[in-house]
Amino acid sequence: MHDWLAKAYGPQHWWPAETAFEVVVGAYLTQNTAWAGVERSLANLRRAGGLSIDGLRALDLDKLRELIRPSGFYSRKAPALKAFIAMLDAEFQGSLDVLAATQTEVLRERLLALPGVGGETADAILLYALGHAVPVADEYLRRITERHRLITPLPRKNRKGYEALVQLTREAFGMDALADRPRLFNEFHALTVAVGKKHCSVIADCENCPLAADLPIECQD
DNA sequence: TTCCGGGGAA
DNA sequence: TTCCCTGGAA
Repeated sequence: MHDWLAKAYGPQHWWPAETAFEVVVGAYLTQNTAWAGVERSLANLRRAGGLSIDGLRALDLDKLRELIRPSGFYSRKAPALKAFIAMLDAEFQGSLDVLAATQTEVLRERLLALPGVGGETADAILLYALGHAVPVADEYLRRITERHRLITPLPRKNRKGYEALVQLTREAFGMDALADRPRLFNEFHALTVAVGKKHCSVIADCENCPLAADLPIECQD
């Protein structure tokens, strides 16, 4: 699937951001939110100097909430971002480099313990902001793999279902050979989002989908 | 299961 | 107007 998608869509250049911290902020803001809204919020933050660790720390909660309003769920995302900074200050010397030096599994559990961070956000931060080689799963991947009969239908929203998708991705790519290559997981998730937006939304649109050849026979007409 | 939510698209 | 978006938590 990765190869078909790569051939159809080309390099995705993820994650679009100037700094690692901007990736972290974007990962929070994009939760169940269209990227266009995230870009508005990021522009607001940039203008207010809030796209650096020191800058975001200096913003009071009400101001932060107002700045990220365009990307929705601001009453939850604003305190969640503050909690990330608080963790960084208290446990990692306020440094993303120190955070990134933490062992992957330990780091993942620490991120998951944060308010407003579930599996997808934790893995997006690990992969795209901190450079750890972990797969990122999401609702698109769940739909794609379910519709292509690569998984049995999973409970939609719980950790078990998410972990099953991550595990499926790991096995598909071959964990050992790729342990030192975040690049493939990076590209695959980006491609998943691309094909998901075009063809595998709530309503499946399989015509001209790069993955159409892999559809189960009963779905082809 | 339901809520959080603005904003773009249908 | 309604639907949906690179989810998470009560």
